[in-house]
Amino acid sequence: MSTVSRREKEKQQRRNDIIEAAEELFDAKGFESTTIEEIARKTELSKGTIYLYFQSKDELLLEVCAKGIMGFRQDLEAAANSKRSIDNKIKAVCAAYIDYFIKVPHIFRVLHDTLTERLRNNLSGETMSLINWTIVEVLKFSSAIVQQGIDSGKFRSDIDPYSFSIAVWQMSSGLLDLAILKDPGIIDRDSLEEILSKSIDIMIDGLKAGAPGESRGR
Amino acid sequence: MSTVSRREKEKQQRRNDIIEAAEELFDAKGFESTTIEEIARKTELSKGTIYLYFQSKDELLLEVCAKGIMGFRQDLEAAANSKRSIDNKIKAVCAAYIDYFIKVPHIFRVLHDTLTERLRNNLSGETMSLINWTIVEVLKFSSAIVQQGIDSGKFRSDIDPYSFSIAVWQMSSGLLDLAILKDPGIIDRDSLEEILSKSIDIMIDGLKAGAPGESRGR
Amino acid sequence: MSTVSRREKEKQQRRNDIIEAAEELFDAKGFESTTIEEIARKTELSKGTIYLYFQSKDELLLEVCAKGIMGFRQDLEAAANSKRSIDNKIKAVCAAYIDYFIKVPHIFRVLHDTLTERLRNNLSGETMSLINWTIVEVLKFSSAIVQQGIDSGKFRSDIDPYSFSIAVWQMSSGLLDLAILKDPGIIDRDSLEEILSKSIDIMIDGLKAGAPGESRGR
Amino acid sequence: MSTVSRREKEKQQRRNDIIEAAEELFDAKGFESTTIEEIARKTELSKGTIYLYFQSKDELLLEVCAKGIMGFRQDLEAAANSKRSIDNKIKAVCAAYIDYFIKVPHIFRVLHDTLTERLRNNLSGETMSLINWTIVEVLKFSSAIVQQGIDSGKFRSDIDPYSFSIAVWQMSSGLLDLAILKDPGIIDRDSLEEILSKSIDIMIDGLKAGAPGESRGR
DNA sequence: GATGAATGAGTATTCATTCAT
DNA sequence: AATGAATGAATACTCATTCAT
Repeated sequence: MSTVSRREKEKQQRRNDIIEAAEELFDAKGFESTTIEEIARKTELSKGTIYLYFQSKDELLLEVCAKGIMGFRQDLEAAANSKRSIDNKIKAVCAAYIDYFIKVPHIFRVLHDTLTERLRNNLSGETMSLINWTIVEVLKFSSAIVQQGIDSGKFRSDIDPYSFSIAVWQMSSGLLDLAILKDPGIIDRDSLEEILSKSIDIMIDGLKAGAPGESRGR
Repeated sequence: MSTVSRREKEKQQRRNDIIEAAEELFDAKGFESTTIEEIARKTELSKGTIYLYFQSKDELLLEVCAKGIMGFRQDLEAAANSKRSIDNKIKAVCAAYIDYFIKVPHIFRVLHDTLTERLRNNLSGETMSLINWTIVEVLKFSSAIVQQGIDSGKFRSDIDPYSFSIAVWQMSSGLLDLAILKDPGIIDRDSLEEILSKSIDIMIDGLKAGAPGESRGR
Repeated sequence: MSTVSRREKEKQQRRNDIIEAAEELFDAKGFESTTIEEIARKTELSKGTIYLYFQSKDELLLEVCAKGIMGFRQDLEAAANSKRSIDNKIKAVCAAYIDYFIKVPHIFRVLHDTLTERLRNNLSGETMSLINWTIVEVLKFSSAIVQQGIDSGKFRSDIDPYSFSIAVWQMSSGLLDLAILKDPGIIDRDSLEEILSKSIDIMIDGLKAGAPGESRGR
Repeated sequence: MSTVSRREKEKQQRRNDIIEAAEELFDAKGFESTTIEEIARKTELSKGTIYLYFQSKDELLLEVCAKGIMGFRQDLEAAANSKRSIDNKIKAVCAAYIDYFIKVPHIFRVLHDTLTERLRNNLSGETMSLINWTIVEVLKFSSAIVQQGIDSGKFRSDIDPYSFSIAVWQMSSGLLDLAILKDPGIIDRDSLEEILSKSIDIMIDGLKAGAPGESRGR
């Protein structure tokens, strides 16, 4: 049994190695421009072996995306569940999002590419479902927080929390996108956090403006 | 002369046909996955003829991008120069951006793809320069408007107008991106404008919060 | 009639222009690598017009070769007919050959290429016949001179004049070939004439060695 | 190990098959007019497989040339090193040259083509370097022999051995060239050796004429 | 006669995928 | 399980030739 399980582990390990190699290459060169040959070389396996673990190049992309999304949700929940003021919760969620992907820009870019319609054609609906489902989960999370703010009277009530979450998400993603360009011509990685945090501040202030419970002069 | 000018016109027409076909295909399938053969078939021309009008597939992409950018800047300037309150100017600029690209989602996506790093590698700097230059121009425009707001005391002064513009731009682009997915799973095209306009409202309110000229109790 | 003849002349002129352009391009880039487009550009005519004067690219090569051979025969006969010693006649013929082609290396190379089997496949038998016929004529010429030398007892009689002529011809061509390489790595154009003349001397001396009428010690 | 070595051998075999097929086709149709498709068909492999063994069509030509040159040098050295009179050494070297290439006319023609300027443009310097280097080596060899003749007083001293070698080389090549035309219009393969040997005789006699050690009245 | 736009067969090269060992 | 040799369909691009104007 020990033998079997070692084998099993090795297999898992190899699977992971391949996914990681693919991750980096898809990011660096794009999905289309990455060849199986390159993935094989990077993992020091043969081309044939790749096909022992994955049925096709497309399936590899699916796995890369899936893996990228998994870990991310945990960070997000942790940030949202920490006991803080609502303001801070929102900021924490954004920060978690940014922090996660700034560490693995590859994954961010691959996911972003995948979400983009162009790739959708090449992919099984399975991948898309997984990605979409996760996105929606995250948005529900954020919406709930905003709703709390509204319920408590801290935030104005004339907004749709879900829509607001989408807007913040897109702003964050967009800024992240710019920051992780290899040759950042527009904003650099360092100013990203500042711009983002400032922007979130502004949006939160905007949320408070006109709130029923807004305390004068504050 | 009539003959010459007719020919010239037909040539221009053909050129445009090719660009339009490329536009749609690049959008639908991505640049890499689009073949010259497909462009030829779509225009009912032969492969060779495409090369009579464009030197390479890359040049074709350049033209698609260039064309996409041209008209857009005019709309933007018009929106910014219209006499309105600062709030409305900002909203008008965003609306112009959205309105333009919602009409030509292909172009938006191609431009977005092109800006994306992966493609940057494959492209002559020319394309990138044109796109970058336009982006920076637009951002300067928007920054100037925000600066006016700060100078007049309407907006808080602890923000960087350029950074703020970037944030708004990314938010808008992101929302646009979602809205023009062929199979929009997250937001639909109709609610886009509402979400965006609401979000801009919130941001503007946020900008005003804490502004020196803010009348207490507002 | 004047009009007709002018037209006729212009036509001839154009024909010649095309041949000359082709000549230079076939030489510079080889037959295969030269495009009709390039010939058209060089003559400032359109591609279609080239086909008004020549049925195909192959026919153009035929004409280039034919023209190259024409003028050459005259020089050769003149050299052979001049009244000189037999030694000098042989030298004069070689010199005429070299002088002619050193002036028009293009033609030499095109002819050489054409004689070479590889191109023969592409050509109508007509071209080959013309070229072969001229070569044989020239060789007969030279042979006759050598024969005179044998008959007069100046040259040894154990040789075949025709074969000898071929050998001298090939030696000359080979040296010429080396000398007109654009980037001559083996011999330069200046030393060509010296090497050749020295070699001819040696061969003539060899011809005399053992000749019946050889005067001792001379 | 047996398996590995068999595989290795098969690979070498395949490599050789491809080179041989290329050799014959390059000879029959010229480099430019030969397609990879044809080489594949002739070897009963697929186009893709050709590229498994050679990076490009150019590299294939390089190998064809390289292979052609290798064996040849050995024959040449053997001929030159055999103990014989100087006259016979010179004859032996020429004969070795002729004998080698008469067996592999393909290679001779491919090498000749490659040396030809037109091709020089398309090729990596590597091929040219190898060919040039070998040519120069061979010429040095021959020159040394002639020099021995001069030093020993058998040959006249007013000649440059290197130049003389070039002349003999070109004569030999030229004759060879004619002899191996598929449809030899000028000399046939059988008479080649006679013509060449006679010509060399004449040249050697010419070399002796006027030599210091020439016994009068000989 | 002259043009040049249009054609489409042809070329080198790449790469996902298969399969015998 | 792992390999890597073989495949062949696909792709960007070229060019001799035709033909409507």
